[in-house]
Amino acid sequence: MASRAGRAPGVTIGDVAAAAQVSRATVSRAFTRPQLLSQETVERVRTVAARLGYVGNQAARALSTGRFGNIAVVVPDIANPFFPPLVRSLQLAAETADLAVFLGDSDESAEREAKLIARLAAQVEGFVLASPRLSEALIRELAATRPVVLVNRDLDGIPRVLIDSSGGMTEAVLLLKKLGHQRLVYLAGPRDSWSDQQRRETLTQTSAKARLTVEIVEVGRPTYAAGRDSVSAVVRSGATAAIAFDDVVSQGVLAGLEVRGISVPTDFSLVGCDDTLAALTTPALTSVSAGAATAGTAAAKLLVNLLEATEPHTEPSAECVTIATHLVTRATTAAAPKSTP
Amino acid sequence: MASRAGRAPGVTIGDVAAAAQVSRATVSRAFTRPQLLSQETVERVRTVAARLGYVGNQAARALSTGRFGNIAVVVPDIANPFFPPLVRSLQLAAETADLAVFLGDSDESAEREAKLIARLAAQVEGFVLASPRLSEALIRELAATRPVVLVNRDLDGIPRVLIDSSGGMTEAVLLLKKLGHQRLVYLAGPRDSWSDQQRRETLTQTSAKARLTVEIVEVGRPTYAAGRDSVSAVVRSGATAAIAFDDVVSQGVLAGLEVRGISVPTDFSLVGCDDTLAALTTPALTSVSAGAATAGTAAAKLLVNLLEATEPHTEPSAECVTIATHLVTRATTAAAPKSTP
DNA sequence: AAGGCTCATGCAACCGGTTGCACAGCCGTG
DNA sequence: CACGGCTGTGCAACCGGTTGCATGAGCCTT
Repeated sequence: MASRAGRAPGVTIGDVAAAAQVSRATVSRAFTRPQLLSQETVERVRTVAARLGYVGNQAARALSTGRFGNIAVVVPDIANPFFPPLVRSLQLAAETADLAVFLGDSDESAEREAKLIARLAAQVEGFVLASPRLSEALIRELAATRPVVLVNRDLDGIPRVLIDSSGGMTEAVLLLKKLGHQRLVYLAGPRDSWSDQQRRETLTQTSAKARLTVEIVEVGRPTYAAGRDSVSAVVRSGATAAIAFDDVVSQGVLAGLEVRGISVPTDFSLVGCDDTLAALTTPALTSVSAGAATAGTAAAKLLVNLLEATEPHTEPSAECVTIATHLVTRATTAAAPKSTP
Repeated sequence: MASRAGRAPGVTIGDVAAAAQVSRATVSRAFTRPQLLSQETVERVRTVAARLGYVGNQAARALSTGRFGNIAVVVPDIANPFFPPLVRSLQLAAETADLAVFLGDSDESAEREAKLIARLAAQVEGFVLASPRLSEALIRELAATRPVVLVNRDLDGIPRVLIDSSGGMTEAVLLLKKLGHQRLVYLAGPRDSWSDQQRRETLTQTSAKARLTVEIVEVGRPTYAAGRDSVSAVVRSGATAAIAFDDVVSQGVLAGLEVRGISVPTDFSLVGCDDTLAALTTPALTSVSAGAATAGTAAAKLLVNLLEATEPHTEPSAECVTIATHLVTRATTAAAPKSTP
């Protein structure tokens, strides 16, 4: 039972070669280019390899091929319910392409994001940056080096998946208008967030067209607590309805309103975004759908295509996948209260 | 501007060596063992390296040292709100130890879990398996190969972090008893889950002691839909209170109860587990706290220690960190309704 | 029967770091 | 002045795969 020096768990290609009585090259080819070998040899080698429990050393492979078989997905906050479904579907899709997935959580910080990327760059073939907080320049720099797919960030020339909230957002404004609301509040998310910028813009433009006034309250980091704390500003604004950056903020707002005895939707209407928790609240939250899972799958596909196309024809293909949204009306929106004198 | 063949983005150790007029070995040592070199050389090499933008090739390094600087965390379902905080804190802790984190989502399948692990094993130094669905034998086999830390799985001899629900669970039973409930239902989660087994057991034992009857309703995969669909069984049981495997199931149950016009907590009391969404529901859910984030940090620390100790003294140190829980009483628990004849 | 072709396989170099060992230069000591 | 020790650096092998090229066997063709 005495074994080789050390206790390296690794069966190497050399071990397999010896056992199968072929050269190391043949073992390698049995896995990477079986067409080059005789049917019989391939089978024999594979059988022996399986018996010995051979698993190729990824590092060695990466060293000679330059390919790692890894990708990275970077998110600002995995604890934000928007991201888990995205990451999940991404990972499952990557799995079918035999890619392993690094996860980076930047904690909403551009700086940490940059560090993470630098750390991972050395061992991934491509990145999926979800809602990156990074500067455009840095993203472009990275994209010049290796395949990058963005989610919810709109940079021309870089493949991206955009969840276009404008559709659902517009519906929301129109609904509120129809319900008689005249003054809205937008509870804005992180400034670095493309989604926030898009929502902000759509909202102000649509409101202007609909002749509604909209005040913007900065919430900053989109958390439950931040949403709850923003309620005082909401109340001060005199608005009768609010649209929040996302559902997490909405939850906080719901809680804050309840504390103040403001009942939803009788006294106040609220619309969320992303539809991540929407059905789970009470009252059930009216929200703009998002389809994060779809985005994850799309991003993975985009990246896989990019990786595969990296050799054949050097066409960068800056594809842009857009995912449409719509308003899901539930129980937090109702007619505006009679105006108080 | 003509450059080297290909367009390898990589500045290699050779490039730095040439530019600094030293050997490759010296460059290597300037980073890994600066004590061996003269102060001056170290500085010169580092300066040159920085100027060239040298970043060590992780694969090559891994190949010669056998260290990858990567760990993997495997979860059954990242979309389950219990896991994101755990993964998040784990990743942040790993970052400080300069470890990159692979994420694997096994989709609640032991088989997929095994595949993921096999795929990742080749490039990680250690694993954190959160709520693994894998068989004990396979886990032990893996643990024999490399450092493994378990979360919510209790295997003797393997370092693990356990969120001990029994404390909170017992409190829950006692509270319900005090409120006059006599028949309980436990909405059980995945059978492969240690957490479920622990909760199941604690619950039956404590209930027996408290002279309460408890019926078990299998929910299977802990999802909102599954929780909602289990309500018919709950109603059929004739119980006046339920304890659910986790908060997600509880949410579903709340929804299902509402549909049937059963009001909580007047007609029925409900207790969740993990306290992941607890404050966010209406009525706010009474739940057993969990501290997933704490568990994530603890697991990371355990693994880091293990990795560092792997050489010095070969003491396996099968440490077991237990995180206590308690009941957080909110608004879904109240006195049992008058018994109907 | 000889030349040419194809197919299957081996040889050896290479990817980019790390590290044991050798060696050169310098110092201090006896 | 000779010698041992210490310090700083280079040489070259090695980690475990991959791959261009060479080789040899077998078969077909003319």
